[in-house]
Amino acid sequence: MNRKITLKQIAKELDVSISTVSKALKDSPEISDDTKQKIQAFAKLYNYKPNNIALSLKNRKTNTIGIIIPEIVHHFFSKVIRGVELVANQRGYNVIIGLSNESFSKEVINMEMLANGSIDGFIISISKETQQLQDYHHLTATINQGMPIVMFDRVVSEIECDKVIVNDFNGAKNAVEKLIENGCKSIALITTKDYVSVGKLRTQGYIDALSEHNLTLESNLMLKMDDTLDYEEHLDLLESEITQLFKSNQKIDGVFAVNELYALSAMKVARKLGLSVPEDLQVIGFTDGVLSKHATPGLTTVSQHAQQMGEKAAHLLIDKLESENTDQEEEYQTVVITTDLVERESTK
Amino acid sequence: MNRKITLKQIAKELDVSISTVSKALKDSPEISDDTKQKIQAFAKLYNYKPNNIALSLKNRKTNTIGIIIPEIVHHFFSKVIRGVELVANQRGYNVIIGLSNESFSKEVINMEMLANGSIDGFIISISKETQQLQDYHHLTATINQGMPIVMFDRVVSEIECDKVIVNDFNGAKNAVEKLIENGCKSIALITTKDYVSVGKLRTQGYIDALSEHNLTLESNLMLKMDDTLDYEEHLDLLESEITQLFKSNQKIDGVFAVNELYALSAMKVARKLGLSVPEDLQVIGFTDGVLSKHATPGLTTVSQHAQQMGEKAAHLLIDKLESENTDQEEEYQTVVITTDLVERESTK
DNA sequence: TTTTAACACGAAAACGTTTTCGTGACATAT
DNA sequence: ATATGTCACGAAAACGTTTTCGTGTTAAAA
Repeated sequence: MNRKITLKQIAKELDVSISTVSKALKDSPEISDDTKQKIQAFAKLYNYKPNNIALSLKNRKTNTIGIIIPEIVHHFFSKVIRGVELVANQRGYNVIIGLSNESFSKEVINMEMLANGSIDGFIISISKETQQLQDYHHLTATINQGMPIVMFDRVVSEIECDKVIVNDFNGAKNAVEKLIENGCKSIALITTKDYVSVGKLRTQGYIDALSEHNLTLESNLMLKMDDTLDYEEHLDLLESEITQLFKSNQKIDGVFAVNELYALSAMKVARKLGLSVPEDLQVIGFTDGVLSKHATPGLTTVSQHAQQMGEKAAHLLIDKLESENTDQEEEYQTVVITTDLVERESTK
Repeated sequence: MNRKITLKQIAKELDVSISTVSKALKDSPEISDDTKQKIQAFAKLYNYKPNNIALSLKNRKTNTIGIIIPEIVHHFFSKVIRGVELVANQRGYNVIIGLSNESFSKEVINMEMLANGSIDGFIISISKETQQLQDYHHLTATINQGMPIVMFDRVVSEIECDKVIVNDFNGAKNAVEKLIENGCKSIALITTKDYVSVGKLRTQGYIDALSEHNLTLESNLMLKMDDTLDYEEHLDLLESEITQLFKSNQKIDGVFAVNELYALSAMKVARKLGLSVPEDLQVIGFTDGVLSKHATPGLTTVSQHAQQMGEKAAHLLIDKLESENTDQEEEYQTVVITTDLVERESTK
């Protein structure tokens, strides 16, 4: 077992000082060519690599960014991570993940665990519970310590930091308008309770689209699900509620759902009730998921470009980290990623 | 901006030595109660938390584990990560991720980047390219440095380390036997080329099941896809090959696919060809994914218990890390996670 | 021959901890 | 009055780097 070699060991072995070794390995002009050659050869032979931890301590910079997300088994979030990791790697950073599991306390603990020197900055999408409690002290505390944060997707306007969001409002509005163009007269909405920021915005997009096209807004066409539970867990409840919705509003000919699973459930229920998609009922979802692509019929969705969000968030964070020396007036930007409507078979 | 406070600053502020502060915060009996109270109060006020990097350097232990996977936008791998993160957090560890993106060189670079002190040990599932090249020097080098590795899913027998695998052979065999029990007489296999270890094992399970039940093995019923490309990318090719398979073997009444997408494609093609599932054709896939659950009809699959694999891998690694002091003879174990057949609507 | 400058290297501090060991002050025992 | 012991704390080393500054040696310039 050849444990990693250190400068000190090389120095001892070659009978020079640690400083000399360090300089030689950096090709410093201070060191004679002879000595450099000798040291570099030795270092190569023993596969010397500087210890990251020591470097981090010395430089007060870990070159690691932390990403805190509510859930990883989720197409959207894993795509964001992929984007973050991609950019981080390109720019010489590592990525450390923390899962809040939609819990406020786990989010706080995770952040505190990482904020003590392990990372240089955060990329975070806050948990539903945090959104509900509206307690953001962990975020402000972190920012106050001089550690930059980039929020994405689920952001909160009170917090001053860089943000990457999707144009939820417009994406939803466009989707609903598409349904209207396609001839839908009675469009249902399946959404979450209002405390989920993105759900709220998408709902607003639905409302605006209807009103702009002079369609009356009927509250019994709007199904607001309690999103505290995990999707999968309340699938049965979801389906029965949708069944109820369809049965009591037979004229429904279009559905806009704020996420993939809601849309899929709508299609499933429709099939059960003998409605064919898209002939009798057109459905549009909101997501970046695989389910939409492989569903039958393929689900038309508003694509969020999750990976792009991750990439952008990583760039913003690293830019901030690397400009930090220049103590200019802090300026935060909010980048809006535009959505696309991916048309598949669930719309005409 | 209140930058994090250090022991040194507290010491200076309270006019005591650094050692005294450190001891006081650890409630050492060496320090008088008066002094302790004073220091602890001050530390609490300024929210002192020890710097992780400094601790890591001092203890030569980072309490961080690295996980290297080929891809994160993948239900199986993200579930594994969830399992790893869960256990790691419980046991006081952080998780840092590296994506190889199925590339050998990215896998090597990622590992080298982390092996220089950033982490205490690895959990890894190697890339397809690594499997093809059969070049494992980065793994052996890491192990030689005294850094423990736990391999999961895609393991290689030549490397001596702890492993967590799924019983691919048995899982596949059981699946095929299920098809046989259900009356299938002509069962097709959709698999990958043999260098993918798990694909090979699952193929073997298929072969064994057939032979044990006296069904003749027909090579033209076995479709071996080139798995170098990303699934999504060669979807068209996949579908045309499957179409070919079905057209030239009209007697096929069962399909066993070694992953989710292959199985779904089989169902899709079947539908196009006017075959109804499960009446004319029964299909079983292999995976832990969401697609199977939400497909129509629901896909019967061999479940891999990905999260459990992640949990087990994390436990194995941390156990090894925390017993490392006792320099007993190295003993490695291979944990086999048993698969379950999840029956849905694609089988009778 | 003396001064100056270039050269090649080493000592030491610093990053933030923990921990071992040493020591001065005081109280108790002889 | 001296020896012994306890108490409460500080100095310093160590983890592995980088970097500034100092210094001894040699060669060139005066």
